[in-house]
Amino acid sequence: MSKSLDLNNTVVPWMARTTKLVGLYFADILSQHDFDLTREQWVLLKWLHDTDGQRQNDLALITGRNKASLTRLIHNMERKRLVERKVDEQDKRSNRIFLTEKGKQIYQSTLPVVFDTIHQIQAGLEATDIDRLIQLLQKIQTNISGSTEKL
Amino acid sequence: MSKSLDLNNTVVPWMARTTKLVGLYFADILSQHDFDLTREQWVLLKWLHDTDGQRQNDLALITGRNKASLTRLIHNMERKRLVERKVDEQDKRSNRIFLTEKGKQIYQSTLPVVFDTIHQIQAGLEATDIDRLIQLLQKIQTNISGSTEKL
DNA sequence: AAAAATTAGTTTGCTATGCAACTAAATCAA
DNA sequence: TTGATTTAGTTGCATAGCAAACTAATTTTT
Repeated sequence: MSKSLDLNNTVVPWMARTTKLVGLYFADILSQHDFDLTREQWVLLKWLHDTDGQRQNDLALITGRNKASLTRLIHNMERKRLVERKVDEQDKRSNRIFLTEKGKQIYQSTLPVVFDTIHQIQAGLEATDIDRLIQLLQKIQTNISGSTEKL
Repeated sequence: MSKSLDLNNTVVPWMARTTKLVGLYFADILSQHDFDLTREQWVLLKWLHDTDGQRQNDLALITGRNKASLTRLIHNMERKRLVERKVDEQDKRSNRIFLTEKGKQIYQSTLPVVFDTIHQIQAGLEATDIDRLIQLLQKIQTNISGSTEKL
């Protein structure tokens, strides 16, 4: 049974390729509009816009990356004056991460472009298609979380 | 209209996160089974297994990566004696990439684990769900290709 | 209160990725 | 046939990723 599985008709490679294409496309859009931002930096801007002042560790968790990666991402964004680290006075091991004014402005200025891009990407998909797609992706995520027993 | 779009209920972040989780899970599986392979290396092994002896440039295209990335990926895999470069005598600018015996063996030995993993990931999804999911992903891909006009 | 264990963040080492500039080979033009 | 252009692959530079080792602060034990 396993031996007859055609890996190419499996969800994983399609997801991987689509995600990659979307990522390249988005990076392209950002640079075409002269936003000096990587995709990852944009995503972090968005998280901070939604929930500012998070601890670095929690940010790593919710953004789904290793804390070492986040250290450098924040470092690079701090150099660009997009975000600020502030030591938490309650627990001096923690940093709280905040958007700067510049960060807020830049994030806002990307939004029209981002909305357009999302619409382009989802063009021709009905709302029900999108819901279904998200459901299936969620199912896959729980399948994995179940296997890794991390949750 | 754009202003009311909730980015979090959009396909992109779900795809991105799911792909990331799948990637981490797969990397984990590989290392748990003591395969000295990165995900990317495994994927390239698979491509070569399916179509051995490709030119580097074509491999870059079909695997969806930059030719510089491929240069280095192949370099690392050559160090591990998984693949071999052979200059194409017809066109000495080109390298043909081949699996070594070791590469073939290792690829074969990963298959049972890979099949299992795929089954785990897709557990609870009907064949029709999987087809639907792939269709939607394809639609997204063509949306992007249409926008970039690269095809 | 002092010692041990845990937690937050950083640093180091390695892989992978993309872009841009470059070299060498092949093809096209004059 | 030689000069210009295109093509294949490599190299340099920068970002990002993870894991493991490490530092400093906090909490738990004893």
